[in-house]
Formats: sequence, C-alpha cells, structure tokens
Amino acid sequence: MDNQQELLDRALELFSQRGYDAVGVREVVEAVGVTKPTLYHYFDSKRGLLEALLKREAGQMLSQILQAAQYQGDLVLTLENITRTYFGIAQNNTTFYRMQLAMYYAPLESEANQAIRPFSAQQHEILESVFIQAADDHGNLRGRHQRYAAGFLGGINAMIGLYLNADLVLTGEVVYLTVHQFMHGIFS
Amino acid sequence: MDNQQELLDRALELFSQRGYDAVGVREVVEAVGVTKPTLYHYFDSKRGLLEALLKREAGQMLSQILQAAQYQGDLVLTLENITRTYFGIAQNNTTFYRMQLAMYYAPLESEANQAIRPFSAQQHEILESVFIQAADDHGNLRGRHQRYAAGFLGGINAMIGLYLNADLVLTGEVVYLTVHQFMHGIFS
DNA sequence: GACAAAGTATACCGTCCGGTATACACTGAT
DNA sequence: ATCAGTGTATACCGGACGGTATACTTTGTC
Repeated sequence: MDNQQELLDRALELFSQRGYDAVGVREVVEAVGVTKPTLYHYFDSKRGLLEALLKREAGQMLSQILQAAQYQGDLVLTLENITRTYFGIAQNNTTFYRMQLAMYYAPLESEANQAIRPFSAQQHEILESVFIQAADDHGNLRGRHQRYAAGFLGGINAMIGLYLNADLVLTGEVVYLTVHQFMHGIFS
Repeated sequence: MDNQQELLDRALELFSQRGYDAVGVREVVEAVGVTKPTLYHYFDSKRGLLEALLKREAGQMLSQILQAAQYQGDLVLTLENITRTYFGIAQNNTTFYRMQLAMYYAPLESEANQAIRPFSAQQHEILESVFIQAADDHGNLRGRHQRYAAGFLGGINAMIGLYLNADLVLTGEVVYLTVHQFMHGIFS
C-alpha cells in the first residue's frame, strides 16, 4: 500500500544482502512492483534512497543507544546497558546492522561510507562521552576515552560478528562476559 | 613493464579506494595504459583479477601472521608478536589492509566477501590455535578460544581503525596497551 | 628463418546502469 | 465541475558495464 515505505524496506533488504553498489534501482522497484519514476518521485536519486533509509533506521538505533548510554555513576552498569542495547538491535534488526557495518568499513570514497559517516560519528561520540564522564570517577580513564570507546565497540562488534555468523547466541551471559572482559581482561 | 603485476597494483589501489563493485575493468586497464584483452589474457574475469590479487597480498599477510603466532609457552609474548605483526601490515600495506577489512564486512552474497572468506577463515584459525594451545597452560581459556580469537582481533582492528582514520599512531606502546587491555582490562 | 606461443590492440557484443520527459489517473478542496 | 497536487506508468536517454572475436606483433625455440 505505502510504496514509499515498501521501497525503503526492499532497499534495506537488498542493500544488506548484496551491497549498495551491486543493487540497481531497477531491482528495487521490481521487487516492490512499481516503476522507476515512483522511486524517483519519493527519493531524488539512488543516493537519496540510501539516505532516507539511513535516516529511518539509524535514527531509531541512535536514540536507543543514547538512552542506554546515560552514565549515572556506575560504569559497569552503563556498559552493560549499552552492550545489551547493541545486541538487541543486532538481533531485532539484523538486516540493518549488517548493512551499517558493511557501510562503515566500505572505502572512504564510496557513497556507502560517505552516507554512513555522520551516523557513525554520532555513535562514537555517545560512547566517548560515557568514558569522559566516567573519568570523573575513575581518573585513570582520562585522555583515553577515544581508544576505550573504539575498543569497547570493537569488542561488542566482535561478539555480534560471531552472532551474525551463527557461531554465538547473544545471551545475557555474553553481555556480562563482554563487559567483564573489557573491564578486567580474560583471566578473571 | 610487467603488465600483469601493474594490473594487480592498480586494481589493489582502485578497489581499496572506491570498492570492488564501483570500479570497472575499463578503469583498471586505462590506469595501467593497456586494453581489456590484456587484462582478460592474464585473468579470466574481473573476479579472477580480484582473486589473483588476494592470492598475492593475502598470501604474504598470512605467512607473516602465521610466523608471529607460534606459541611457545608465553601467551603475552605471542599476542604481542601478533599485534605487532598486524600493526606492521596495516602500516606497510595500508591499501591492502583497508580493502581486506572492507571485503570482510561486505555482504555475504557479494563477490568481494565470497572471495575473502577463505583468507579470513585461515586468519581466524591461526588465532584460535594460539588460544587452544595456550589452554594447556591456562585452563580457564578452554572452550572459549573462538570468542577470544574474535575479541582479540576485534581489539587489534579497533586500534588499526583509529590509525586508518589518522586518530592514532601505532607505536610499540599501543602494542603493549592492546595486549595488556585484552589480558587485564582497562583498569590495570 | 620457420614456427608456435604469448601478448596486445581494434572494434565490437548485448545488457544493465542511473536518470528523465511526458502523459495520465486519482484525490481532496474549492 | 474544476482545478491543483500527488502518484504512477510508458518509453526513452546516453553511457558504462563485463566480456570477446579477430588479427597483428613480439618473443623464444628448433
């Protein structure tokens, strides 16, 4: 019924499965059962389609992460909330999570990477702010927030990577382990 | 002089900069100054070009990692050697490292991902074998080798990610910090 | 110096690419 | 009933795509 939303849905599916560059607009419109002018009516270009898609999906993802990342004096708790949220997104919106990861690692000059960059930047900003705030309570974090944010997200995505390969189930225990490993290393 | 190698060189550069799908064979041959039949003489297809490229670059990368991953009773030392090797590759062959990362995260059904898969599998195998061997000396590692291998590589790539964004210089200290954080967490 | 093999170029194949000019149908407001 | 705006389809654009049939030129071998 709603061609605009259906176009976004199919585009998400196809881009995630085969990649933005490899999927033509023709394929998207045929999957929905409309024609190209319909797509170009709602989105001015293929790039516009991608950006509308990101706005819809990434917006929701960011708001969830932002909410989970409210630091209130307990770093472990906050990191667990963040991890749980990421795992939840990866499980409930696997398709988008895959696409977003692929776009993040896509070449700098590719449209895909350029489109995802603002979103990634916001994501990192949120995580860094947690470590910056926590540095008030844990002095030895100071000045390392960037490395920690990157490392923490790296750890989360390592687990999500295993999940996406069907090598791991993202249980509450894995949330605990991911955060615990980040805080205390592998031996404790 | 050697058109075959020059084609591989330019293809590496272009694929890394803009992505496999976004670069046409026409562009590759023009960058070298030859014509398409020359490319198709050496490599049967665009995919063949990519695979020859991987064989050349990934082969060398794997042999370096394999050498660094010889576990001889000292897990920290081995992990530091591995980390140093990864950092070295990322620095000396930035172009390939970028491309390889992008291909790893590319959609499962994309040619790029399918081509890189065997290489990635070998990489993970090598890392897992380190943790499997180390479990003889550290019982509490047992059965977790897959998660640890993924997490460790995730940590390495988080640092390399910062390096690729010019946000971090990969010094010997970062090698130490990366391994130390993996072993003991962020507070020690 | 004949000959096979390897390497390269010209010119072309059909297909798909992103994008659009135009026209028509539907809807709601006047 | 009319008219504007929205939505959709037909049919097309120039150009780029991956790939190749053919022929020529170079090279090394006997």
